[in-house]
Amino acid sequence: MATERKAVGPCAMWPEDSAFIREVLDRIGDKWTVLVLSTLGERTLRYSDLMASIPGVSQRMLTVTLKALERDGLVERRAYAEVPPRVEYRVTPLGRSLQQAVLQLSQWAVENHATVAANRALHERIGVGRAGSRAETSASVG
Amino acid sequence: MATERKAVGPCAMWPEDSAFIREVLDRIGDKWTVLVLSTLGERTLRYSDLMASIPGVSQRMLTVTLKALERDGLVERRAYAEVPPRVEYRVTPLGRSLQQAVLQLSQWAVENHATVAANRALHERIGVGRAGSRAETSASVG
DNA sequence: CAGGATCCACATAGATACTG
DNA sequence: CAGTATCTATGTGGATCCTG
Repeated sequence: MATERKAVGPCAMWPEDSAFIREVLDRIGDKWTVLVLSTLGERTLRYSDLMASIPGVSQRMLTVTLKALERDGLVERRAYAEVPPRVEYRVTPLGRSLQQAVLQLSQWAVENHATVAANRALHERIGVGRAGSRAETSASVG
Repeated sequence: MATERKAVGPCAMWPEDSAFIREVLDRIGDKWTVLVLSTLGERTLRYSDLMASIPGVSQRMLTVTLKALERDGLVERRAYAEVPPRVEYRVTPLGRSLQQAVLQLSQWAVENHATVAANRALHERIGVGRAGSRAETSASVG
């Protein structure tokens, strides 16, 4: 391992934790989980509040997302036996730690989305495969 | 952060950057992007190396993922006009910054996957809806 | 008010076969 | 070797209707 970096092992960043990160991405990679988490923030909101605060979400998707979050202990659901019913949701400490982790990604997004967009535009203009003399490489900004 | 805030606005963590984070999650939330990124690490690998290093990936999925990564300037593709053909891939500086951001999530995954699994098991054992006296709340470890 | 149930549409992924 | 093309399967999300 000392000389050159070949070896073609499974990973360079993590040894075998790839499965864990896949699980997390499967959980938060869906359309609404992060949005619900961020909308909740540190507040306590009702189901109808979330519906109103998250544009485009359907009842089904909000319910599904909340149940998944609750199941994993990321969000706490508190139902009051009143009439009309009242159900409040808030992010648990565990969920808040996830919010923090996601925040890194969010910061990357804010900082680099313009660059990504520029690269995408470049590739559309150039076309993906222009041959050069011997080795062909696509241009990119960044 | 000083007093209290309700207001039920769009977000508590980010004001209107939710769209950016959604875009990033759409990009890396798929099945192979992060795996390719992590497999590449800081190395330069050929297509066949990646195929061999990423268990379960199909040619199509690897190609699709690599083209998307290249398009966004996260991975650089270098093709040599030789016979037999040789194509090498490496993560760009921009891509490496994304790797760093993803690493936060990876660390969260490693640290908390057991807790999440425990919560999940709890909910299966308890069942999701046991009513208490007045307010019903699900148990969770965290 | 806060969901549960059902049906449907679409995007994504996988298998397979073929090619420059 | 390094892809492309095509087809199919499955999961994910959305709309709608119904209920405690």
